[in-house]
Amino acid sequence: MDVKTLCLGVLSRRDCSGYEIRKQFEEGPFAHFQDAGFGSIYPALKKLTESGLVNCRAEEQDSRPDKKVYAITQKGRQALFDAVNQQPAADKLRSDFMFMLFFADLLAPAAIDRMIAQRSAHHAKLLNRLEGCDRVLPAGERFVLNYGIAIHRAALAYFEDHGHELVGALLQKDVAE
Amino acid sequence: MDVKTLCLGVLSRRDCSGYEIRKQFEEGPFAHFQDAGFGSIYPALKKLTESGLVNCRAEEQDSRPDKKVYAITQKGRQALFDAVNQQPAADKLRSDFMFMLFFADLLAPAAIDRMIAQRSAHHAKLLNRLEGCDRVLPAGERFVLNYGIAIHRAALAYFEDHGHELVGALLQKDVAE
DNA sequence: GGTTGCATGTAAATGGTTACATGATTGT
DNA sequence: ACAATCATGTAACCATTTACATGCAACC
Repeated sequence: MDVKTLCLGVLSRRDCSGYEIRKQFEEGPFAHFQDAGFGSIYPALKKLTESGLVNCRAEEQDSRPDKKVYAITQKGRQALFDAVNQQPAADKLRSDFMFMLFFADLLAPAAIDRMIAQRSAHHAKLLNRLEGCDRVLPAGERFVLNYGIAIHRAALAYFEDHGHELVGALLQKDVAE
Repeated sequence: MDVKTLCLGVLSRRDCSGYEIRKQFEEGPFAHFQDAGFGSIYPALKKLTESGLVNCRAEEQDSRPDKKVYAITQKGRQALFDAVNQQPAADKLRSDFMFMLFFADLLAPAAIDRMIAQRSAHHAKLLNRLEGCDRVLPAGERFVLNYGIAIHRAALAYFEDHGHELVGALLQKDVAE
């Protein structure tokens, strides 16, 4: 599933500019399971326009440069339909954070403490955002939203319940040496 | 954190061939938060050897081609130490599965049912693998292992508790039309 | 006879990130 | 003043994936 398809998904819900699409991956309804930056979104929109899956209109704005607003076409909807009816590829997760904690022996206990506190704060922030969403949503969107809430809650709970154990174990090890 | 660093991490625990490294990302202790395939591991090992971060020895085997076993050097350990003491980059997650469910309106209820059952089975399998691990591990490894267990348990519970709701909502919608 | 596991590697293609380039407005 | 937000885009670079190339052993 490439950025082109992701853009089609975003545009199937409402017309957007490239900038607005990116915001939806950064902090909007797609943020907790997908990601895309400007450098991939703008070229994707260009290609989608060329192949007729989206249309583009320029919207004037007061004291701002024009906005290019993209709208999905019927052909684009068909392409999205085809894409979501494929067999999904396996999830791809890369967590440097977990990799580092895996080698906690190489880290200072104070550094680990800080990392875990930051992580907890991060999960709390995302949770807050997700929990603040309007719950009157199409069934699929609601399901995915609540999944995000469940996962972030579990992660937060894990750090709160077990974070100190890790730091404690390493402090003990240091004393023993 | 690139594949070179990941390989250093794997080799810091024990000497391995490229093939064995890959297995550890596929189903070993790194599988639930990192990934790497042959196409990135072999070139990474080549570069690591060239820069003196790992050594390579050929091991003969009965009725099999030689194995190239890599061992981390002191310089390599230092490089790993430096890497894990950086500020971690944000997690990267791409879930086509969640993207598809987000657009559940475009899917047949039976297809969703199948997808969720497959997912649940997948989580159950990973959970089983994680729970079967030896718990007598260095503190960091144990922490990351138990985190994986907590997350997969939460995901599995979510699908078991709410999977039918999604399918139910879509069936109702179909009746209404 | 086909599939899976063991075992290594390269080359081409894909895809995405990062850095650059530009510039007005709003808030601190 | 400075940072952040809005707004678009390109080009160079980087990393990874996929396909290819090879081959034996074990199992069903």
